[in-house]
Amino acid sequence: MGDNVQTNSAISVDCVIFGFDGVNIKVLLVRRRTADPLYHDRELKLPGAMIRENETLPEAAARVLEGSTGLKDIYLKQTAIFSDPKRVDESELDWIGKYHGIHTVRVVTVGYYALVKLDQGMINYTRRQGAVWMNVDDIHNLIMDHMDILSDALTVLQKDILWSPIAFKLLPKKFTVRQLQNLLEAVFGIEIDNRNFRKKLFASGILIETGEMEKNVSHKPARLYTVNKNAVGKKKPDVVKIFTI
Amino acid sequence: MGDNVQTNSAISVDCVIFGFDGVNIKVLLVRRRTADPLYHDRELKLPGAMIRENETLPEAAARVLEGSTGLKDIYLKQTAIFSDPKRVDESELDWIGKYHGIHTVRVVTVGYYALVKLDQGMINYTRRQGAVWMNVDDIHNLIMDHMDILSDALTVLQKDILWSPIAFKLLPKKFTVRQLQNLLEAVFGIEIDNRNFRKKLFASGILIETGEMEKNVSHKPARLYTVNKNAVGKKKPDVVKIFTI
DNA sequence: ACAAAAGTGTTCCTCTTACACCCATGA
DNA sequence: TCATGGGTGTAAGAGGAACACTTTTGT
Repeated sequence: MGDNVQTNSAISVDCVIFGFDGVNIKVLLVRRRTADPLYHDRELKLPGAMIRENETLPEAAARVLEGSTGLKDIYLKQTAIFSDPKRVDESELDWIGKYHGIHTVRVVTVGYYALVKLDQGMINYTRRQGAVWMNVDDIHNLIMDHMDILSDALTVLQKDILWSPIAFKLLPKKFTVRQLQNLLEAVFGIEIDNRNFRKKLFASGILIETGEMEKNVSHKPARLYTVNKNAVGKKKPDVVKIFTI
Repeated sequence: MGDNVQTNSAISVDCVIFGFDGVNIKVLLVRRRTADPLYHDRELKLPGAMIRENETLPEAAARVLEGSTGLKDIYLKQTAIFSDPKRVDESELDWIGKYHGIHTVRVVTVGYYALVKLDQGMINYTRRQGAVWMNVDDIHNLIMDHMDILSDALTVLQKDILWSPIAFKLLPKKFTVRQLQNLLEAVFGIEIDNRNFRKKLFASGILIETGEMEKNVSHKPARLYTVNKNAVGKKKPDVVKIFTI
């Protein structure tokens, strides 16, 4: 023992930032930046960063998130670690060496996912950063193993979303039942019976009527609701199902 | 960017190896070994190791598992990463420096859990290694943050065990319905109605009768079953519930 | 004979599912 | 007035929960 031990791993975090536009699940992607503008341009990736000294991984992920979206105190969940010694190939290490100024034979990355409210302010902010919100179904090519990190995050989101009240983090503060239904349909790629969904949803006590209605829609306006955080808190999170679909 | 980046993290894996003795869930613990026998003796920890160059994390975890139990090809699942820069304090780093011969300001560890069949051969093997199987409920003090790693692994096991057929990895090849029930009761700390449990279990088609019976028990001998791997494989794992309790 | 665990059915009730029409609004 | 999505109830079936006695073995 004591031999052969790896001590110069670099550790990074990569964030899968999910948003919901009312119909589709979107993911925030950035283009790889480089010191040499002729080198490796145009390639899409997940926002990420190397961890700093005296920084925990959640802190690093929060830093990435704030850099991409301007938001603090956002829900962030670790998904998995990607540790294949070959996950970053020679040319990638070369890029990392040039861009980050560090030399390492290996980069281990930790995946996180975040859920953000995709309002107009957010879209404007991220556009100014040069980042893009893409439909999750339309993303096919990302650098390195970022597709794996994305797929993994989506799988974890599917597991989580029925068991803790995180769905509401993707919706505006006041939302309609249909928005929530569309969200779950998008996450799982299924259709949900609207009448049965409403029945179970209202029975669960998780929604509070605001008394307000949608405005400027060319159909019967829907009621707006907020989350009843008490209803959720009293049941043990992650043990009791929040939604039944 | 490029500043302040941590490049000399050491990465380790720590394995929570679960076994089941028919009544209780057990975890394999080892004592901290040290170059200086007067220094830091007697302290219990999870089996773990630093990762080596050109080794993935799952490979490192498999190596730890083989070292502790002699087993290869065992189910291993990543739980979480523990990255607090302070998780390993000065005296711990000192010990790591002495024992592993490496110097680092930080050790990030990745938790894994494994499920093994706790037969007499296994107990003998681990005893020869100086390792101990403790009831999970009786474990209160482990070094560093190993209690956190253990708690986390148990939580993940609870989430997994109803949704994929991993429970059978803790049981002998041929087992009784009661053993399976005891296992689930132990994992969740609940009581299960035996008649209802049998009804659902047999309806699921997951068990195959071997035609054999228990022997040398001072009561009506129970039938022995094996797993019907086909019944499981056809449903999507992790999407369909394996057990309902 | 006795102790100890195996094995077995029924009833009640809750939850899930399938399904179709009228309503309120903006254009 | 038309197009669009909002909002509502019922009936049939499946699945979950509660519950007690007989059987088989070793001692």
